Amino acid sequence: MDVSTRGGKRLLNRDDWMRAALEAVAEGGVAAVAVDRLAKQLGATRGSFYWHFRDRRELIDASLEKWESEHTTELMPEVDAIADPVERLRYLFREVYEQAVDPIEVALASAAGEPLVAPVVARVTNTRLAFLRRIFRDLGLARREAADRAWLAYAFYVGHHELATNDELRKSQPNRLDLIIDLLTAPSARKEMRR
Amino acid sequence: MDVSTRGGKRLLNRDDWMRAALEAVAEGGVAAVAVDRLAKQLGATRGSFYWHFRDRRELIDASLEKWESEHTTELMPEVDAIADPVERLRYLFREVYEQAVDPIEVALASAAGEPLVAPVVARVTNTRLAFLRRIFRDLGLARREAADRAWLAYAFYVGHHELATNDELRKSQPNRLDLIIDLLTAPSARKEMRR
DNA sequence: ACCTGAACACCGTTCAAGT
DNA sequence: ACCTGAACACCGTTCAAGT
Repeated sequence: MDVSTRGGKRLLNRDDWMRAALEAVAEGGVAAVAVDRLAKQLGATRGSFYWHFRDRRELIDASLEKWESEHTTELMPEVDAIADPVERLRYLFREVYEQAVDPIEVALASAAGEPLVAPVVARVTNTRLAFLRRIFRDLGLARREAADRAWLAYAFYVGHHELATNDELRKSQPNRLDLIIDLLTAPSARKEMRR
Repeated sequence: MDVSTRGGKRLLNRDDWMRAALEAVAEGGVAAVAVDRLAKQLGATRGSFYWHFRDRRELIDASLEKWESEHTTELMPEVDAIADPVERLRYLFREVYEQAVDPIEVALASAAGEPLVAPVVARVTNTRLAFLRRIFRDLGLARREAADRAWLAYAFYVGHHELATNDELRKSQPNRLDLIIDLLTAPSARKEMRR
């Protein structure tokens, strides 16, 4: 944390650039991370940027990793304390369904295919899938069925937010979570229908 | 279809530019539509482009509308012929689940929030939601429940493809559709569980 | 050790001038 | 009617030179 100065101005460090980059991601997605704009914003030249980072790619890489470590394992312990698996799922979904979602998260999800973003998304997703599998295992489902439902649940979560970024479509969005929780946690449905 | 020439070279029209633009979208998303690159590709100058289109925005707009009218109502009549609503849903999901998806579709879905893309996505999605609602209505569900399940089904579809663009994650993807169809078409689950 | 300033390539947009 | 070529602003990247 060396906060040196020169000629009155505070010298910049990697963290300053990364914070500015994450702000840009939140506002306009990864594409909005422009070295030139950040430099102007921070009162420096582009040349200065290249002292701290090899290139734009490294800035984005480092920024997303920073975000990941700060945001991915955040509410996990809290949720883990809920014993009933259905309630645990309900809590999790209410959390992400009703509240405003982290704009960085949305930006990353909708750029999951880009080579810069893919590894971050993969790591975060795997953590969450493991968490969901635990829930369905605790519900008494077989390993494979639990894995499949976890995928279904997470795919729904991702798609839901993808669709919700579109103002027009948000109107069609159901406002009760119960149905979703019910369906996801239903006993093996096909068998149910046969009785 | 005026195919004029001058000095040996065929003159370009709007359609030539739009085709090139859609190719670019398929390969690298909307961001890859660069007037400069397209011009080089087509053997023309950037200046020429601005004879046919007001700006880059209009090119993308027109291209996506062209794609929409060609791809959105394509297999609807064919699917509509299937009488059993569960089978209709199964057919629809198998179609999009197993086969390689149109890369333009994927590119658009993952840019659903961008102002240029949003209206197209909204129109296509609304058409498909209506179609899904029909299926659940035919299954005997009430209007509201049918609407909610349609949203669930479509959100899953979008999220599934979002996740599948990530090579790492595709491994966790379940390879049987049955579970998903079963859950989506299950009779009201909460009640089932209570008996 | 950290930054500036100039340079170059790429891209969006405009416009006078050419055919 | 359709296109070229030059111009300008924006952005990524490099590098010699400054403090």
